[in-house]
Amino acid sequence: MMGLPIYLQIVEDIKEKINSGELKPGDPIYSENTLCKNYNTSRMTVRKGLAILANEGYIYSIPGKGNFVQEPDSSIYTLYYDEMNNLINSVDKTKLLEVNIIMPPYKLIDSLQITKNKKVIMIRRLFYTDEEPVAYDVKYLPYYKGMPIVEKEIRYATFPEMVSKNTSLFAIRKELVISVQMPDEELSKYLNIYNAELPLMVIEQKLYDMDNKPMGLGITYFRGDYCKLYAEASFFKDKAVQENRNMMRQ
Amino acid sequence: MMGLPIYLQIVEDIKEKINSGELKPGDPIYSENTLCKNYNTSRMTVRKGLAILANEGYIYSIPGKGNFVQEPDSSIYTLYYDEMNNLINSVDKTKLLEVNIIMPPYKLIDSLQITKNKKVIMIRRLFYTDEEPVAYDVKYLPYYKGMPIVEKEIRYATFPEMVSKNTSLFAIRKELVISVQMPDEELSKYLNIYNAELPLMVIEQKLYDMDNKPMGLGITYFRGDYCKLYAEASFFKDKAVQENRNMMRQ
DNA sequence: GAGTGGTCTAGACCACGAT
DNA sequence: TCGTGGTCTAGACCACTCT
Repeated sequence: MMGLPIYLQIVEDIKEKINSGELKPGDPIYSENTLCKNYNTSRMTVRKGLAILANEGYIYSIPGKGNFVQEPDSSIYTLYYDEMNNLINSVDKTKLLEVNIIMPPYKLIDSLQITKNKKVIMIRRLFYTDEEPVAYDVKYLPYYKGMPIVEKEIRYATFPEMVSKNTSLFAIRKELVISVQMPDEELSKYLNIYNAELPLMVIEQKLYDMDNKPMGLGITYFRGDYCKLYAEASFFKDKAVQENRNMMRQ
Repeated sequence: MMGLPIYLQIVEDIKEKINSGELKPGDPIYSENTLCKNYNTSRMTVRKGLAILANEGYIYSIPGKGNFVQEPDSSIYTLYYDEMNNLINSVDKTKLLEVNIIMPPYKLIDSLQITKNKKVIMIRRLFYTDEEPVAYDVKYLPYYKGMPIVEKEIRYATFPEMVSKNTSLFAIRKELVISVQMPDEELSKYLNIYNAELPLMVIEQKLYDMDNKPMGLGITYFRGDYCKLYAEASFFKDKAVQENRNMMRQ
């Protein structure tokens, strides 16, 4: 464990104290000047370590007072979601049911924040795995010049990809709402559901631009037996140390 | 916009270039020395800005080569999940159905990585909202000394809280698997489901300690009409700038 | 006034990549 | 060899909190 840069030693030592419970949420950390003396190093180096701890959610600082152990937020997870791939399934084929420019129905005017005369692109697709339909997918995008209405551009595109023809992916905010419902007649038909006992995982996706104006609404209805989502949370990934180890291994 | 520290000006300027599409994934950033000259500042200040950009996923650096615009990972979201609260519902009462120390059934031996003689605490609860049952919840924890088997400690505790009696919350890794299913007879009874058309949102929660040893398995079966999950993703939260504005406002 | 964190400087040495 | 990023120093000034 020697050979670690000083700032990472500080990170590790303080993490160890927090993980072991020696330091509890709300407790003060040694002051920066004290840490300088303890590690016989300069303040910038100490601060680099503390910045990492703050960034990973371990500590926070109050100017004029000190650094303190953060209360961990146990309700935040990292969710991995890709329309075409989930824990138990990968879409290997899609079928374009419809691409149309429509006048927005009442519901859309509201959720896309547009006027009733603004044209909207509607895209309806079916996703397949091994020739089985696994999801039904509808997307609505306010129509702007240069929008993709070319079939081959749309066919295999995920929602962010469709929108990013015009906008940098960095400039998009995305929202997901995950719910459960039973298929109606139409969905049952599309998804080959003859058995009334098969529920759907419904994922609503909304994209916004940097000014928080809606750029698109998508709803994907997955057959329940083809959709499992995965999320995780952990404080002790030790990204910095991990990377350092990787670098030193080479 | 003046009054921003130099390192945040650098962050903002480069973000603007990336968000607008002027800089695309893979493109090199000005070298650190060039930025020093451009902003008439020292290298540590430039590097502080670049560190923020790297941390927020905008750029990455290759030692000896330079800093480059990162390809954004569009399949990562932040999910907010708390057993007792979701988008459309808050649990206001719980009922303890059973707390027992059991010998693990076959399935648990595997997923908790224990021997068949290791005792396991089983906790079964019902969650209520407005006197209506909204979720059925089972948890399994390998039994160690000091484990909570006192009713009042368990009653309103979320899963991480149960485990954190012994361990710092920081030292826990959590995994969620979200799926959909129909209720069986037992679940229908517990959740007052007389209508066969009501599916369940099933959330499996697994906790691990720092050595990746399982510390607990929990499964929560939500009535579909009482559970919606929310997740979001955005690059341009501008946490640092936001905080700076807040500080300057005061 | 003493201590704290926030910002910043003007250097330094290193390992690495390109040439 | 020269430019790059990674680490680090020994100071500085500021605004803030505490007493």
